[in-house]
Amino acid sequence: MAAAKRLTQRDIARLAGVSQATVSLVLNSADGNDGRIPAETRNRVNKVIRDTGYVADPVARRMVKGLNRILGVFTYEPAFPSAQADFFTPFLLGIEEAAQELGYDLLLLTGAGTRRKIFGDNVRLRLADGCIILGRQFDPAELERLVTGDFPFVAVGRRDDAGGPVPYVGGDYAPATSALVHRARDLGHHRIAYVGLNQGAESSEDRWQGFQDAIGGADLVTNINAVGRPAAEVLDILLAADATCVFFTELADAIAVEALARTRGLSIPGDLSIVVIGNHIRAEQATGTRFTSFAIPREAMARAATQMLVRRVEDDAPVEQLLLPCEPVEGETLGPVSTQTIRIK
Amino acid sequence: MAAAKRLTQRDIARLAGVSQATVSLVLNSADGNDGRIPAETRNRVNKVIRDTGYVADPVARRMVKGLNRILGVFTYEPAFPSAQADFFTPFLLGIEEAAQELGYDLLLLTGAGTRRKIFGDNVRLRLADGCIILGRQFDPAELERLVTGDFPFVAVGRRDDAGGPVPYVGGDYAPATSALVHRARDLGHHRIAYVGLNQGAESSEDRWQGFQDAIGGADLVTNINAVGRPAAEVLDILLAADATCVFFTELADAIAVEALARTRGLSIPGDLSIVVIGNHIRAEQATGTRFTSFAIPREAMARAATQMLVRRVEDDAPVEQLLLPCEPVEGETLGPVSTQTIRIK
DNA sequence: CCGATCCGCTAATGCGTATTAGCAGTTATG
DNA sequence: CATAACTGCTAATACGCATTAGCGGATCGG
Repeated sequence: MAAAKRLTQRDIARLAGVSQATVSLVLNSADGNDGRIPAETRNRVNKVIRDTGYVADPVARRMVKGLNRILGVFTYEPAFPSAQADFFTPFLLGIEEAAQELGYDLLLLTGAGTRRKIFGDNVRLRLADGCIILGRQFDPAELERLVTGDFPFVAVGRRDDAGGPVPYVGGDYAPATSALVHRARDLGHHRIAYVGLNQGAESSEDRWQGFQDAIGGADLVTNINAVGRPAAEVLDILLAADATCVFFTELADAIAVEALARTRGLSIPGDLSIVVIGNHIRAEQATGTRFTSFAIPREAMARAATQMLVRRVEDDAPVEQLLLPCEPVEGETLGPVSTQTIRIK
Repeated sequence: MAAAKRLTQRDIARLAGVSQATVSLVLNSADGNDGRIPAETRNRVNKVIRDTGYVADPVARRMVKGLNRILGVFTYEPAFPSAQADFFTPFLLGIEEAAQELGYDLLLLTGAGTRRKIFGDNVRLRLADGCIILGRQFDPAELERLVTGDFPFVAVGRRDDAGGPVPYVGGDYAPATSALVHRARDLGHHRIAYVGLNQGAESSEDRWQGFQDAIGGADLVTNINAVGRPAAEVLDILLAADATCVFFTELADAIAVEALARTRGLSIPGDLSIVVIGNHIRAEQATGTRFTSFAIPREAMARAATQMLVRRVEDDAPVEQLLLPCEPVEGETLGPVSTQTIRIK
């Protein structure tokens, strides 16, 4: 089993009694279109190929052709480790589906060690014809380099310009958030709180923007600009502010606060309405509570991004930017303001 | 943006006033080990490289080196689609972790259309240095071709010989199953049922083998050699056979039967003990019941398989076959035989 | 019967890199 | 002072394939 040397076209040629060029021609002229190679020879060569199980080395092929039918997938955070699994899985699902339909394979870039950078010493990325970039936070410098470079890529998630427009497919968070705010106001909520970052990642800014667009300034009673804070702290602040409805950007925060609120005897949404701005589908299943929210079409985003990337790779299509609508999720945590709510501070 | 021609070493060489070979030497001689290139020249070349942002084309690199630091991952079933996601995710997680540690990227083969075959017209697989094969069912012919071929691969899950020993990393289901049977017998169970396939895939056979090894022939009261049968049918058969304990190979079947049994007023494990032979970790979280079972170390299997594959790729290591132990999971569905059980048929 | 055309195939070349042999100039060695 | 050894670099080559130019023979047209 000592690494039997790989078969090459030269080997096939020798076995079939022809030249390497002929083998290549047989392989590449779609079944008699040229007519240059007569059926007899073609069959002889094909037989040898079948018998030996020869396949052309895609690397050498790529050397001369330029394309590989491989799409790179770069994630700033490791793709699978459990903490992130739920976040990335739907994206990968969509990418895989679309790639399969389009006849592409996927090159998953694992990132060298801890520091995940696209431009490292080993830019193995270039083996792919183009790449999809996933991740909440992008290194702006790298993004700019990508934008100004000639390597086709598409980001999943909206991105601000970085030395030029960034091709992306994102979720349209702002109007989806606005819709939820309107819904809350229609239900009588006038003391609304916001818990989550409102700057940094584009996705955070979009949510915040949509929130601001829809809410009257007087209605925002408190704004906890953080994620992952202890539920007790958050809940205390909300109660102190007399909020009747709270918007969370992070599902995890919402879950924690909701659980705590219930143990304290508050009813949801009777005493406090909760809205989550964007959901993880999986998480919904795990917890008992179905939060009022909007659905982020992760799979569709990934599919669209993949298709967009292929357009860029194959047709050198211009930069596109696409935001997919996020459908509202009814849920059971947003209700009308209770008029007889009595709170004991 | 009309595909600006890529920089090559020749371009760098011209800019730095040296030859292409010198550029390559600067890039590949680990920082002055050779001493052949003086610092002055080295710096000049490096400056040009930095200024231009040049990176070596990995394809050309691979042409000459032979290795790619890419591992293929072939799944007979599509890897991500939701039905399979829970099955494949832990494997992918482990593979990704190990690959990252070892400095390899992952090539996910999407398989052409519905028929997933390793040897198709387009065996882009060869781009990888080796590959990992996932899936419950293998095409024996393809497996044999892999075994007799020269392309390094490792299967996840034990495989019978196919024209030679198959390198694999599997879960050691037989002894783990035996242990559970012994545990059931120690608790007084002498009327045990088995629900699940006992042939076909190796994993099924191993479970069945372990079951048979540990059980006295007289104790197996019924054997439903099927999966996915309606819970009512299965439960009726179990009750008719007076089983006090039932082993399921499929968690889904166990869940269905357990739920039905409870609605019929049976207590688990009071009236009927349930054992699941091998668990999906995720599924455990989703359902309320924690089944007595053993843990399949999917992630560890995938890691080990990846490491084994790299050994084969880099050191041309001989075929190894490795079975990882499956730790028992206590759960709450296996209890002592109730002596006062009264059953009304 | 000779030039033109076509057929079936092959030699040669290039893709971008790594690597080896080796050249010219300099320094050390006997 | 001649030879050897070393230094700093370059020309040449190979990797496996796709592609082009073109060669020898056969067929055709006139």
